[in-house]
Amino acid sequence: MEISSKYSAADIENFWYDKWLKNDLFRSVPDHREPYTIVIPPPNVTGVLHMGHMLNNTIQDVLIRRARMAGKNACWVPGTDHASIATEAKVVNMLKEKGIEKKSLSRAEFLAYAMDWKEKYGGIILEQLKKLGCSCDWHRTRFTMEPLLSEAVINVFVDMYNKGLIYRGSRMVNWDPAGRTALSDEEVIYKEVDSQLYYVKYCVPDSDEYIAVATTRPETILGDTAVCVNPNDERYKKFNGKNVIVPIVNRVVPVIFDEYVDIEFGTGALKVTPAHDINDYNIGLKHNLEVIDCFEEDGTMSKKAGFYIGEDRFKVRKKIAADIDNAGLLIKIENIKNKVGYSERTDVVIEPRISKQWFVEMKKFLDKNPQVLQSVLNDEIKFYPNSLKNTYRHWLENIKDWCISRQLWWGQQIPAWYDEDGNTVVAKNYEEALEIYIKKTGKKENIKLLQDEDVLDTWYSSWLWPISVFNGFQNPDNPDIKYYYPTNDLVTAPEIIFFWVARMVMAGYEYKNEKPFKNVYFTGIVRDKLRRKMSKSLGNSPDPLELIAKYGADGVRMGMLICSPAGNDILFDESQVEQGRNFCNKIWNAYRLIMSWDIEEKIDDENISNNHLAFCYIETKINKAIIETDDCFLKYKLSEALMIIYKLIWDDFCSVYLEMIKPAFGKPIDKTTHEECKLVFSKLLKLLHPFMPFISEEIWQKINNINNEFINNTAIPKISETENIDMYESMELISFIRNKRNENNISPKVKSFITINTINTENYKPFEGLIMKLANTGSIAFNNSGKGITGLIGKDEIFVEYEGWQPKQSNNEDILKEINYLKGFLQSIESKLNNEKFMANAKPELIEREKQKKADTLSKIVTLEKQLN
RNA sequence: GGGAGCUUAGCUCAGCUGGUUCAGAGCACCUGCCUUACAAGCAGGGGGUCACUGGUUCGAACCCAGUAGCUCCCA
Repeated sequence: MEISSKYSAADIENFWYDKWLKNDLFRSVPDHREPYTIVIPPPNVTGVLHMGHMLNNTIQDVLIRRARMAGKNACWVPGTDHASIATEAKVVNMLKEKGIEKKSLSRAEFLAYAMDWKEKYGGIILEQLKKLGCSCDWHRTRFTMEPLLSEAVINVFVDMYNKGLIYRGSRMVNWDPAGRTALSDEEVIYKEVDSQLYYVKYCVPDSDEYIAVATTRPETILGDTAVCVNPNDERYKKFNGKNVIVPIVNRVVPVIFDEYVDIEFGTGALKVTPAHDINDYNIGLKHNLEVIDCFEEDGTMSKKAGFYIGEDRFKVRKKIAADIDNAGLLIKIENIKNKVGYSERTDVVIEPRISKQWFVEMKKFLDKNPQVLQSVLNDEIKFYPNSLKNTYRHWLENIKDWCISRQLWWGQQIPAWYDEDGNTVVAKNYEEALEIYIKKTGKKENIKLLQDEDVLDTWYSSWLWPISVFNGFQNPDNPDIKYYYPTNDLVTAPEIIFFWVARMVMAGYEYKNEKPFKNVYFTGIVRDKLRRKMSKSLGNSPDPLELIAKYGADGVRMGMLICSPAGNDILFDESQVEQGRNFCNKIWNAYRLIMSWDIEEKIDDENISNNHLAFCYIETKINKAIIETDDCFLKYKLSEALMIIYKLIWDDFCSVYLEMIKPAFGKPIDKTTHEECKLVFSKLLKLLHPFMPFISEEIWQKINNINNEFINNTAIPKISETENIDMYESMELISFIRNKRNENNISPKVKSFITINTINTENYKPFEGLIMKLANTGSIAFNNSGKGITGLIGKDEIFVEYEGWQPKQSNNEDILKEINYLKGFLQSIESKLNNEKFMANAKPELIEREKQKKADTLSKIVTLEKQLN
């Protein structure tokens, strides 16, 4: 049967993934073996695969497959998180298209729609991971809002409340007017933008005096309840005890004095809006100022604002500026750059807002769990790259309380109940809440308890993930949690270090008294060639599934990994994926070659012994690669390991070994050699398998006629005891002969004739047959007067002649150049040896080495000078 | 404003405790080849003042200080 010269990935990849699933290859249940566990950082249930996922999950799959082949019981737990803000936004939009307003629905009705939506469209990403080849245990797929996991979240909340680690308080929060919810500090992205600084007059009543105040947010003027200046500021001393009039609203407010105000900044006078700025809020508390909240939840002006009611804050910004100008109170407008907070989810400008929210008291939590920091600092939890330890420590040492309530419906509803007087009960459910309430208050009748409307932050679910996916909360002694926890590796992006990594460590110590994972591998961020982060909004990201269709999952995996050391951003370019595809093709053609040979039991002895030598040669190379890749995996240098395997296959196996054993056209190959060759190829495929699972499976199966076995269940190759072969000089000789051919335009078909003058004939003699084959050489003579092109390999003198070819001129010029270089080199050695301090300080071995170098160099120069004619 | 880190070939990056495995890899590039496994290929080749300046040292890509540029994180 004719095999195509082009590898086509799609059919093969689909075929094998199906087969793997049918054979339940990725299933893991506890047994006697050492466990190796990864929990997936759950992607957003509404999400679709993007380049970052591809990188991240490829790495996880490499680690898992490799662990499986190392004989461990490898378990990769997949799943998704419920992404409250993102999902709720999608569902609200979907409803809008149907003409349904969220407000018109009850909570239960809305959740029914949302759950329905999730069933239909959610979790697409998990199917996409299959296309990538991910070997997750799909039986274990979890979802952060499924009943068991939700129960865990609620229990943890109640527990933390009872331990005094959670409180409810009025605080300035980051308000997302599009999502209509509070966000945690981590969900706010600060961007530098062009803004205007408005200089506005605040006049003293019945006087010509005024204070100039600069603001970037003039719409908040409506909520001003004071103007504040520094008591040491001479310019404003005269305003002591006076009032000023807030423009537009004409509210009379006091001038207050506080050292907080920076004399140098702006006009040195600050308008104070306690409802809409955290610093102003604090000043307000101190000076007992009124708080006027002039915005609605959606960022429009509220009734309390008194003006522009119902209009959007940014429209009002322009309007109010104009109105102030008309009133003669606008001094000037200045263009400035400042940093403005945006919602990570909805990308609208965050509005600081006072509201009642639930918080985790982080300092207290960390005092209780000092291991959260210690375990990372002392490498009990290892970070790759190590440098992120600093970031981690810095964040923990400056930690702020974690706002965990969200004004949404999609998520776990906060298990807190309030009576009409605002008394709070926290319990797992209404019945328990009622019981506690009765006990606490002694009330028996007319009890009205209403549950908190809000839900918990999604991260408040995911921080429990490494425990909750194994049902470690409901049943702390179940076999799964005991076996799989703590997990081995967490693979995630550096931007998730606080959301995930730190908080998972916290949950681990609080609830298991044990770290959640041993190693954290931080991937880089996938960027385009211009170093811009790949994103939907920029439209600079290729569609991952199209890439897979075009280049194969193996090609894509290889392309992503080949240039992504831990923590380094990867600058993605399609040419890398092309390299991956080309590599597949190379392997495919090696397979074609091997399968095209006719096999004969017995062939002449000379070939057999040369072929066996070639076998030892490639085995030596493989042994070396095994040692190196083992080391790479220990250090999580995955791209380096892949590069070693890439070169091993392409250069050592294809370019050298296969050329060594390749029979002449139309001639058969002997059976032993063919068997050795398949053995070698199988080893290479096993080494490659974690990186490129599909093609390695396909070819391994084909060349070995496998039935119902899978390469991922075989053992990763170990060092073999084959005789070590060092062909360094011989390979150099082959290069030399080929090189001179190229320089002189001599066809590879022209035979070469070699003379070697050396005291180490054993560097060449055993390999004569191989040299003759690879360099098309007719004969090799030793220690004789030679002719032709001359050169050196180490200290050995080489002469090459080509059949029927006369050198046009001697290569004196090259030789002189070489002599010159060696003389310079000699000088540098001698200057060391003549240096008293060097001789006194350098290690003896080093001095010995230098002396040897000197002797070698001298001998090379002598040889070369003899060659001159 | 506070903190962390980076700067080595055209690009992406390796380079351990300072000393021939010390200037390296892959890609890109150049030259010659459609040599019956592979042009998604073969055989060769040329590219770097290791950001800059100074210091320590017998010796610096590596250690120290300063300068410049870049990136990230936090406020």
